Amino acid sequence: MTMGNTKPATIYDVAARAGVSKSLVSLVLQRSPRVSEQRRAAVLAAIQELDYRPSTAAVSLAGTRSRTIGVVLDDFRNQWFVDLLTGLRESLQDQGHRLVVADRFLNTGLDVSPVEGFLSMRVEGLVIAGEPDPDLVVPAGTPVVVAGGRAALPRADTVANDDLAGGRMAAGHLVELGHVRLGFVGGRSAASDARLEGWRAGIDVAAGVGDDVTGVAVVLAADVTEETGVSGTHRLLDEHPDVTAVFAANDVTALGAMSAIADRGLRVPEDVSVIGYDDTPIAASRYVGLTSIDDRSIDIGRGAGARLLERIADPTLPTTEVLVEPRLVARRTTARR
Amino acid sequence: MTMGNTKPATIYDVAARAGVSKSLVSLVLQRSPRVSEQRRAAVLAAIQELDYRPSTAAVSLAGTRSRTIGVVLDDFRNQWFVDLLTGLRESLQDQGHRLVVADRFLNTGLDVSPVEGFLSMRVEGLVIAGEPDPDLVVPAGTPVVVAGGRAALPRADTVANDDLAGGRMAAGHLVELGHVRLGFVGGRSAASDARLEGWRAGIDVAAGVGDDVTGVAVVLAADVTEETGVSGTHRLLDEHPDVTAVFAANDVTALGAMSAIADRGLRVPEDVSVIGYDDTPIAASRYVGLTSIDDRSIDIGRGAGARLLERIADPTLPTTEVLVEPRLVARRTTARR
DNA sequence: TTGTAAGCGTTATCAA
DNA sequence: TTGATAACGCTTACAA
Repeated sequence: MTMGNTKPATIYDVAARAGVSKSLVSLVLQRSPRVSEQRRAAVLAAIQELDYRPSTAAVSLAGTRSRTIGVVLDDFRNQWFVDLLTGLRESLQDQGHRLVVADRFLNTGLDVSPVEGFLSMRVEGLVIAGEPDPDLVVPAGTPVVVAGGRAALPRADTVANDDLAGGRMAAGHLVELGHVRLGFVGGRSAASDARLEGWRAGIDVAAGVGDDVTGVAVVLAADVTEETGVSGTHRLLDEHPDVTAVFAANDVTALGAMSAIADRGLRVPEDVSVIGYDDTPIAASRYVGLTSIDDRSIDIGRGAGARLLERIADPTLPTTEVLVEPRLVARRTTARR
Repeated sequence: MTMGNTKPATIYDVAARAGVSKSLVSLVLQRSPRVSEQRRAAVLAAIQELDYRPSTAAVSLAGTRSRTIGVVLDDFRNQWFVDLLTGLRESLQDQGHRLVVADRFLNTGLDVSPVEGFLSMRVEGLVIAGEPDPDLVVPAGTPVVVAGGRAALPRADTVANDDLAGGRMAAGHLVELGHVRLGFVGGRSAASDARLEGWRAGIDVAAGVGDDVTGVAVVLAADVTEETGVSGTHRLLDEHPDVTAVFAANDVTALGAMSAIADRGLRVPEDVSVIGYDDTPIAASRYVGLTSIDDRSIDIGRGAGARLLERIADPTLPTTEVLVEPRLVARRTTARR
């Protein structure tokens, strides 16, 4: 079928082979209905025979739109982007847009930043996944939405998980299980702060209803990592040995918490319950079975994609901020006390 | 600095602003030394002032090469690609190539497969990460290398982990620790098979030296998942209660094995040692601390990138297959018996 | 060292 | 329903 040893076929080759003009081929490519069945068949056959593929470079240069959306991830190691992408695919790709994905470092050296690269590609819009870099600059006129991430970017819509609600849920779950002395372990991040705030609000609600619930928080001046969970939890339990439930700012921190609890000869959940945030695959694994707050990344992706489409259609829209309600996923690390 | 409310600036705009011809601007863009300092400065200033970015579409259409490499991942969920990308970046990106990443499903619907999309972009080469789809077709003339993955693709170089060596290492490690009754748990995959084969060879070596070592394998007709590890290990220990060390085909399967071992009231590593494969972040986490075989994805990436460059330079090169020697990473799940 | 002009492979605008 | 022909934004001989 294909020889492929030489230059790729062009629209001219196809036209010649099918015995029509290039414009006709272009019309067929664009699925125009104003083409006779006969010619269409001839063109399609020629395309097959020549193994022809339109050059995206030529298409986007000649056309009025690139039909391309750039997605900037903070780090490929943060698995939450996988679900986010699923949601983005649904809302964007299925509408005929091509998704191009890069993490913060992918093409540095060639481009200053992935955003620069996307702008060179003349993307129609940008999705910034996670917390946008503080010194990120996107030219006015480029539609942008921030997906997950609290910091506002000028002129950008935001679709994010409701960390406050998630924090409240975590507290509520533990209170329901009968815990009265709660602990929080987090670090230096906007998400951690918001989750802590929600958790405190949740405790206040319970206390208001008459439950004798109190909470103590350890917030380290460090990134929200597993190691933070380890040292934070040790400090928490050193200072407050009566704590029976720990809410960690995210799942890897929760893993650290479990590790610290094991260090101390305590068991999860018999002695101490642990709850994380993000509902990552690690949490869902049978071995770990971590109770977690699902931030519903798929829905964030869907929402972000939908919003981006709206903004592309009408760039004058006022910016909005939508919060997606998280969901508690109870597993084996939390138990009644 | 930037207004950005209208169309992006073109090379014409820059030329006009700097008072030179477009060719001169093009030369500056390409860092040609044959440009007077005066003009260069003027052009650079104009670029700044207009917030100009060359259109990649126009560049690759007009130029002779796209300077772009397509990377096809099997699945964004398999974290091993993160290290692979790091290696590819080093060898490719630093040589002035742009990396574009897609997983198997990223733009299906628009393109038939990510490979189709890459061919439309006129990439200069392709990296297929992981086991290539059996019905994957790449036109002759397109340089391809398979990175990680045993199945040979026609006309493609291969750079992969030496699974046989890794299997041998796993067996060797356990024998050294004094284990004599070894178990293997795997599933339906080429990697699993090769690792099993290496493990058997390792046992044979030990037995040859006079050690009284034997091994029993459970290979399920299922994917190599955590669940496979659970049921495989249960079966293994049901049938062979004297096994004191389990080698799992990969880390998530090892997680399943640990889960099953816990189900039975046994402890890791006191009662049963467990070793995985891939050295994923989960294995490296403090909480899990899984002994594993590091497949050295970074080096696979480096090698694959380097080889791709060679093949692009000289497409007539005979195809090669290079194996990267894995490395044992001992952690808490294996112990002397 | 700089400018002119001819492509690159499409889409888009008109005519026919 | 089809076909010329002019863009699109850049690179690249070729001249000057």
